[in-house]
Amino acid sequence: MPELPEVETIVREMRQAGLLGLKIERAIILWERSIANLSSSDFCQQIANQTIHDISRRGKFIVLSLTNHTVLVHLRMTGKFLIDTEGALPSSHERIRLYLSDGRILRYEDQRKFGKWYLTEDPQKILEKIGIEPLSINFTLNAFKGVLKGKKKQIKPFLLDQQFVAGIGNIYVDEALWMAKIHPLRSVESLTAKEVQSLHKAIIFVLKKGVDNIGTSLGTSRANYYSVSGRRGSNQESLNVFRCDGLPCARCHTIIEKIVVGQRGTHFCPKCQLCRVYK
DNA sequence: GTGCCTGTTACCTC
DNA sequence: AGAGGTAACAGGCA
Repeated sequence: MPELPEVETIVREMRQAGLLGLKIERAIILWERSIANLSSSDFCQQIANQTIHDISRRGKFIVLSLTNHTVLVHLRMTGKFLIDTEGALPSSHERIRLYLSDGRILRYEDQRKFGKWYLTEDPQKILEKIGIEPLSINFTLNAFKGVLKGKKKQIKPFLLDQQFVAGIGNIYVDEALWMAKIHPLRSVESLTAKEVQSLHKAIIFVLKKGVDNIGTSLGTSRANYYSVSGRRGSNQESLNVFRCDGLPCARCHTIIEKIVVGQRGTHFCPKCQLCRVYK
């Protein structure tokens, strides 16, 4: 679930909730391995009494800038944040809880336990490996061409690789490839200049639409909710291919197919995204 | 109950 | 460099 639009929504909601300027009075850890780079006792000791000076996003990382340190949170599959009142009992999948100076708590839940927190004085060491931000002004067509240059991977696994373009996950990659009419198995080097241009535009379009729609909330179980305020996004209502296999393509009415690419479920229109030459 | 699927990524081998 | 497998987990679903 949490790809760029969902993480962006979470960051915005945390700011709107008034977390900036609050002090983290103490932390409790309910699942040790949610902390990637420190022991729980070191984490709790170092985070205590630090003020939250900024909340931002880099790729799929949530960045909490504190007095001396930075917290980087990667939600992976099922991580989520909720704000509650002090005294609320730990919920079943709660892994980390921060007690804030205004009496509220920031609770971090993660059903599948894949999410990771990093508390560090040198966030660049982790963030510098991440590729270009697709919704920044730096993501020009020329910049995208530069990132693609010399690459021979299949386009879908390429776009999912965070070191090239940041923040794209399985949902938005399928949507962008559908919009640009590019088959997911095509190699990067096989793309024509026109296709690269369409893809560049499509990436920006689908991610912006995702942000505007407050993200994509699939399914109905609690594992799917993500928003800090408990709100669901609505982008799932305007997906064109992701989990649309068996349904007619919105453009040409051909039945959408599902295949596996790089071990990921992949949805595409066999007519719009037709290709005979992959390489 | 059984087996397969899932929004992510790190790490391994070929 | 690229491709493919596995692993970390829990739960939904047929």
